Amino acid sequence: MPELNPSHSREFILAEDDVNGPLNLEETISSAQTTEPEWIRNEQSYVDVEKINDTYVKYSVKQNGSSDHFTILVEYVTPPSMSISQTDLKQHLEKVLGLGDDLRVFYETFSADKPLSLTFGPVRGLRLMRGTNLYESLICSILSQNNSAKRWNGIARLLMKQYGRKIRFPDGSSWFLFPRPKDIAGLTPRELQKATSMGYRAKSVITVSRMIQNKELDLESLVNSSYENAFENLLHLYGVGPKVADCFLLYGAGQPRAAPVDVWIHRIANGLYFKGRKMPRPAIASFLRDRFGCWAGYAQLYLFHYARRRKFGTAKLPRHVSAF
DNA sequence: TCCCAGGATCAAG
DNA sequence: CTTGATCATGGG
Repeated sequence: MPELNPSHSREFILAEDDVNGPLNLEETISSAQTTEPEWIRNEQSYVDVEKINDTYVKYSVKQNGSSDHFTILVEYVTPPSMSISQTDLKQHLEKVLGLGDDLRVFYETFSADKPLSLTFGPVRGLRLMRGTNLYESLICSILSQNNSAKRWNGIARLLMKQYGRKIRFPDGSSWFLFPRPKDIAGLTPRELQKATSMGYRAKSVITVSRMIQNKELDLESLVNSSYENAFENLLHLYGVGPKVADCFLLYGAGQPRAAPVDVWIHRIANGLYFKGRKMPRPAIASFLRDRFGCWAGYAQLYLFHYARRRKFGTAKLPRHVSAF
């Protein structure tokens, strides 16, 4: 990714020292959250392109300093015929990076909650990211099933390159947008598999795309109902089970009570809260919702990220993980 | 070669 | 209502 050319770009300071508590941009961006493809790393900053108010914006976000004393610097460009106000871009970034979530309250509320509070130090400043495109969030969640974060990200990038619209920016760079439902709806599973190597997930991706294209499925209205209702309706979609539904509801739809239970959370929660007994995944999910309420998504993120971080550190922890 | 990756589906018991 | 095989695919 080329640097943003200063002659075409603008910049501003997004935040300093406090955004409802600390912020660790690097942990946040590179924590494999299933909202959308991970931002592109460029030196010390992270680059992404989004459609905001019908304007394509390429932005680069950089954190100087520590999680508690910092400056967040934003540099951005739009195509020549477009423009966006700093206020709108700031609002967008605050949502996407979860800067509205008051981490001080989260840490304070569960400061005495033993296993969870152990993660507060190591992962301090980690925030829950939110997607801004429901279709993109749902597809990415589907791609993540039985897949590594690195690999589903690669598949998503291929999907963008093959079927997304190409946008050019005045700094000389270009970017492929995430495809729309109608860009995918006409493909056969075999075509999609060959182009992206997404494997058996192609059938699900195409099915969902066609349902949206045919107006059999309206994600906006689905999301605008209760958590329970939305969850139930999502399970009817082919290739969407409990974990994918919760990922979509948490990261895509911003339902903070959703707590996706993947293999990691399953193992961790069984070890931490059920003395090694293997509880079924739905039981873990409702346990997390009951225990952590509107912070369930955050609790899940912190437990997940802390345990994962340990795995990729010194010791490999196969099978029965004892990360705590 | 087998196992795993931020799982879901289907058939059998 | 539970359990186990199967599903594509790339990396360790």
